[in-house]
Amino acid sequence: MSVRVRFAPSPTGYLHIGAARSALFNWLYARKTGGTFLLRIEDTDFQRSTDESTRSILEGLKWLGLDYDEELVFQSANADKHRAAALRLVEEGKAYRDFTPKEQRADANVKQEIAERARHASTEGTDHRANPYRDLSLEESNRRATEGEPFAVRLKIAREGHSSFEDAVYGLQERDYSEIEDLVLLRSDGHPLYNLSVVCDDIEMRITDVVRGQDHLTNTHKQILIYEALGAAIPRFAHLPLILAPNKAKLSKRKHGEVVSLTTYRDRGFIPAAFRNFLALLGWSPAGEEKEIMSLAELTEKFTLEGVHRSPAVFNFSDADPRQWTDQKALWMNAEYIRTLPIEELLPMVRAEFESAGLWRAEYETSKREWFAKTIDLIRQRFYTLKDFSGQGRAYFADDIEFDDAAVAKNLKKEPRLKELLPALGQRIAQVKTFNVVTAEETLRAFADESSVKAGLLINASRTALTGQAVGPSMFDVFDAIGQSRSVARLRDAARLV
RNA sequence: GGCCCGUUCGUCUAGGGGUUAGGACGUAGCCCUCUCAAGGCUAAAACACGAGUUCAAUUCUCGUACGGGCUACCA
Repeated sequence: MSVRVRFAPSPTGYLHIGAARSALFNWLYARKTGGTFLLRIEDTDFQRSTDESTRSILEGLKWLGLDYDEELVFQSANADKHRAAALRLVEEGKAYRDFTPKEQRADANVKQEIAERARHASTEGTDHRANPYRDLSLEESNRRATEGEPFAVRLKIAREGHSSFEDAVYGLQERDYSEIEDLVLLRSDGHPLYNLSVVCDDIEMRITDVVRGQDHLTNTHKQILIYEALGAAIPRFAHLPLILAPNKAKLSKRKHGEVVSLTTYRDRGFIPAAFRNFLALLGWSPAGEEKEIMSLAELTEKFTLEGVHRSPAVFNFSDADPRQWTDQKALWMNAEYIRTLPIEELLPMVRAEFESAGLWRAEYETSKREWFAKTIDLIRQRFYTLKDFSGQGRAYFADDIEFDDAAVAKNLKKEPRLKELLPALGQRIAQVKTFNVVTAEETLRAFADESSVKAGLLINASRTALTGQAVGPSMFDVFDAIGQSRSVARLRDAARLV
């Protein structure tokens, strides 16, 4: 039977990078095995689900290049089927109506409550099967339900035995039934609960392999019990190690902010292939492979569930240091992609960046196309994100240069003679007949000799005069890229900064 | 509290009964050089701890510690 996997996010916020990685691994596994990759939006929590989140998830997957097969499924559309399944289990005696009035529970301190309740239970000794309605006759149960008494539906867990499954990543997993309480399938308001919905939908979508975060590992036993009650085939499971924050806690929106959102990476100038590559290597590594830069095709070819790790991975970043706003390796990988991508693939991304920065000009695709490609190719060597093209790279495409104070101090203000030398150099350059990398160098060096100054002085001063910065490509390439007339104008203008 | 999972340089990781414990990011230094990168070379940097098995344990087993997850009429 061919592999069918799914990515099933809940649309309660942006796409979390951990979720994005789950999607990626599912996708890779599907493509690797020639299987099918499905997408299901788990929007059953109508309080928190938003259309905007759904849109953001779809955009995120598209950005990462993860296309899904078949129709998108919205879990909320199947609520009736989930309800019917639960009621069917009641009829079959595999589940029962619990008429205990619903407890009020404040979401904020659930974890604490659970711990307290558990502590209590362990001192008194609990019986998960002690529910008084567990053995109510079906007739009585039906009668009370017909009379309109509210009830939740609970799955009847056997008193003896244990469940087990072989996780493709974590190995054999066993859990005694005594540790599992009769879990609620349907709320008293008729709303189907997560574990039921997931199982029903996975059955209906004919999912063969459930690949998801490790946070679901222990709940899997409950889901298996639901599969069994429903008489459905149990899929294979593979749980993925969690991605942790530097403080070793689960990465979360509330605590760690935008660094966990996939859209942040898009908005801050990441190349999809680079971020995808980075994500793939977080919690997975290809067998006997030292190369880390891998295309989607290579990742697909190398991907195996056996290569998935069991220990969690720390996503390393620092709130204190803006240069480390995200993992340094991700940043390095993005830079690597920026300088090695075929220029034709990079250009559209730069264009998008320029359009949003207001730097785009139509002639970059027509009369100045060649110049544009050459200039981008020149400056990309030392850039980390696409943002750098409109930031540090601005001087090549606009005339309102921003001068870096440190650069001005270092390259212009230190030598008073530059006040005369710069315009004079400009004058000299203006006279060059054929201005290019070679003649720019000849002119500058000759002028330096005549003026009895080191070429380096003029080179560095020119760099700041022309680009506003202290760092950049070889200066003669810069002259060539910026062109004769603009170079002359900027050299003259820079005298005021000396 | 109970159950489950994990632990190799700061981080991502390779490896696996005998290795100088390998690579990548980051850090430092050198080379190159008109600056900064890139590139090349080099350096510092790790098997959580304790027992057991064994001629030999970082690797296998068991404990301990630490970290994480789950435990809800949330998803």
